[in-house]
Amino acid sequence: MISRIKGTEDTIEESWLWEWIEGRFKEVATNFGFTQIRTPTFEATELFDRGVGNETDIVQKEMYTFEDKGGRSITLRPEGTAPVMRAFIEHNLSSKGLPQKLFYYGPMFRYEKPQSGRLREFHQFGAELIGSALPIADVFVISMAIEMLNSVGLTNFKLKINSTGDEKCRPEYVKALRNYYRDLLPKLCDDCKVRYERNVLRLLDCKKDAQYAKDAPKITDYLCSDCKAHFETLKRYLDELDIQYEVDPSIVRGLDYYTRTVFEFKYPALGAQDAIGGGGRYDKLIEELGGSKTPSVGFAFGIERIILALKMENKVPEAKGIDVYVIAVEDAQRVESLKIAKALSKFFTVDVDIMGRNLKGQFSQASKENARFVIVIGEEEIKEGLYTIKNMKTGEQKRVRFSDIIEMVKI
RNA sequence: GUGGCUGUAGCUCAAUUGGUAGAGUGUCGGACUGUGGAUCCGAAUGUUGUGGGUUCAAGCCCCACCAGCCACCCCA
Repeated sequence: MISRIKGTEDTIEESWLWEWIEGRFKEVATNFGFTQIRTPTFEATELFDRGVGNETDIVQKEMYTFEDKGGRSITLRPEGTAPVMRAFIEHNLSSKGLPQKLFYYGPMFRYEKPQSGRLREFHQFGAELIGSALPIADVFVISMAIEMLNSVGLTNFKLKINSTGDEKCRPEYVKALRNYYRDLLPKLCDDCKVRYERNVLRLLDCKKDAQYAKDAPKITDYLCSDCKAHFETLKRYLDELDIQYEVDPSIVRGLDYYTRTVFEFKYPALGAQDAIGGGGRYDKLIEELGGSKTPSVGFAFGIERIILALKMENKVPEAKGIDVYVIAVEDAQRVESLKIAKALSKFFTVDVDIMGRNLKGQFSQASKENARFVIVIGEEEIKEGLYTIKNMKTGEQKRVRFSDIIEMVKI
């Protein structure tokens, strides 16, 4: 037997749930004026090297990279923002006016050790608001994200925010952090010794050395006046919109392109993989990829984790059954039942037996498919030109004309 | 990538100190030749994750691999 690749999933009985979530998210995004962008699932490796950042874990150890037959280095996209910005630049979308509001949906790939809520192929729904440097843009995007979560019934999530500064103040902060950790270096875990060299910010969210992070210098004390003003305004707007949040200095996010605002939606009940979504501002990404300076902000949700959270909250809606099941009493009425089913399929979801089951078997099947109504077609029905319709919930049943069937099922 | 736990029917799980697999549920059929979800009866289904090894004998012990889960790492 050939089985699926480690860290991937087949979605069979739950396809409807996926479609439902995608539908709700698309609806909210569309109502907020976003339109969909579809980019390839693979890109030139260089895009992520430069976009996501060479020193990040994603680029260092998680990318699905291979050489194609033309000798090009290809990478299965590990995230959605860099590809969207590539497309934004490539199609000169800024010429169409700013802001550009784009959402995307699709599979992402990261070579990691799988766990529940962490797959090698997973799905993200993301949105990018391109062109505004104002804190109001951050709040716009955050409130849309919250609307999305609410639209599928999720409420027990926490919004955590932080500011990572910009190219002016972050180096100052990094310097201060280095100073602080220099003397502690021998006491730190091996990973942190590497982080000290590569990316000091990451020291802050190490779980083993959390004791030292407590007294470490805080980024918020080192923000330059512009970044500080941005952060303060953001918080004030959130307050005014009654959006609950928590400032969490340990949120630095694993992608290099973030500047100023970063945020995460946490769902603590999920355990170690508790981020159901995250995002932030990336004011320098577009110019780093060769475009002109265009400040932007965006976020992405992980669909698998949203589904886990929904299940945990018991918020998964009931799967809908079919509207009508058409039953033939005897073989002689099978063609007629198919004709009726075909006619009804123009209006409703409908099924008919093709397994040669007897009457009872067909009724069982109708129950199993959660049919709201059953149409019974036997010798008598054909003789009278009236069809028996049974409401499967109430058990009520009567003989009606075809046009009445449509009226009854419609309700 | 590191460490720990696990792997038996479609699903959830049994199987004394090693003695070549069983229940519930689901599926199918019948009780019930024009009526489902209830009840009763019956039937089918496994190379015990894969491959080696130890043993007279392995679901059980040992090794390797594969997969899942948990933690780390990191994130969605």
